[in-house]
Order: sequence, then C-alpha cells, then structure tokens
Amino acid sequence: MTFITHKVFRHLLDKLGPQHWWPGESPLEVIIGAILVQNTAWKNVEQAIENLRDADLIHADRLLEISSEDLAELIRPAGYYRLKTKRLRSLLKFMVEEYDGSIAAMQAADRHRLRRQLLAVKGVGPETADSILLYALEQPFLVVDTYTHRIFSRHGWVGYDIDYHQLQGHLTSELPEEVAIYNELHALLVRVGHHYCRKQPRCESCPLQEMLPGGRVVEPDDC
DNA sequence: GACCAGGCACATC
DNA sequence: GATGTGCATGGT
Repeated sequence: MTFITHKVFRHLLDKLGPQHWWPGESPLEVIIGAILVQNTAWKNVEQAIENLRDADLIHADRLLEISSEDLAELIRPAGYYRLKTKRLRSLLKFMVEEYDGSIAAMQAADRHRLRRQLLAVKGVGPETADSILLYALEQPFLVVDTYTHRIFSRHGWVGYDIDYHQLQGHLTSELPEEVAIYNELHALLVRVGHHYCRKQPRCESCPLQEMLPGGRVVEPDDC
C-alpha cells in the first residue's frame, strides 16, 4: 500500500500552503458558484456573481422571484447562461421546497440522502453535488474534477478510464474522512491542475512528475 | 483564430 | 453501455 494520495496531499500542502477554499462569501454564494463554474473558468464566474451581489440577489427567494430573462442577463459572463439559468432555478426551487431554503436544515439532513436528492435535480451532477456538500454545507464528500482525473491518470496512479465514483473512492480510501482534508486536497489539485496540459497522455515535465522518487520539490511549470 | 475552462443532460448507435 | 454533441463567455 503506497498511499500516494496522502503523499500528494502532504507535498502540495507543504509547498503551496492552505488555499482557503471555497472562494465565496456565504453558503448560498458557494452553491450558486458551483452551478456557474461548470466547464467554465472561475474568472468568468466572478463577474457573474458580482452582478448578483450588486443587485442584492444572493437570496434564494429573490432569485426565484426575478424573471429568467433578467437572471440570464446577470449571469451571462459565466457562459452557457440560458442553460445555467434553468439549472440555478431548479436547484433553488428544490432548496426552497424541500428545505424551506434553509442552509441549516440542509446541514441537519442525512448527508447521503441529501446527496441523492441533489443528484436528482436537473443540472446537478456528482461534482456539483459534492462541491455543494463539501464547501457550502461542510459535509465530508471529496470533490473530484477534470484536474483530479488528469493529474492522477497522467502520472499513472490510476487508469485513464476510471469514472467519478471509482476515483473518489480510490482517493478517499487513503485519507481520513475529514472535511478539512477534503477541502484542502481538492483546492490544491485545482491549483496545480492548471499547469497540466490537456492533451498528452503522458507528460514528462508536469508539476508532480518528480515528486515520488526523490521527494524533491518541483516548481509548477507548463508542460 | 484556435484552444481552453473547477460539467451535465440528452441523442444515437 | 459506449460515444458524440450542444451549451457560450472571456482569457491566452
């Protein structure tokens, strides 16, 4: 048993320090961000969230009161804005109908049942659900994303064809089930993931390439 | 101008 | 069950 995940976590945390995630000011803002960031650069999401903040719309009930057209216009910078308008509304509707729009009520619910409920909302897949659970509700679910998959498969630590839940299980099986650890690990992987190029099935100069043999620190660099 | 970004649902075979 | 496609803005 090598516990590569634990080694990667220690290495990145030592080298880069805590990332203080999620970049959002309230649980609801995190939830909104989780939808808006789907297949989108965070930079674009920031502008959309700022628009909502400026309009004082970081409130589930107010967001459901305004028209879809108005909401779409506000979140336009995040891309896929018509699609994300629908997804946001269906998620907010779920929260209001099932939990009275209360973050505390969601936190008090059985976390596995809540996860299944979130996955049943159109537009909420496993990564979005886990992002909401971990970063908005502080429940121990590790978020797996394209960077996680790219990093671990490119180094040969897992097979390229591994799916979301297999990868999630592989990673969590080597870690204590703790919110603080899941929080940092995902944040660190996103940070370093930006330096892994999309194509090459194998890359010799990716950031963590030389981590294992010598335990040597490697600067993140383009590959 | 091409390529990419912290996914997901749906169509088609 | 696997594979392909639409969704869209903004930065490099």
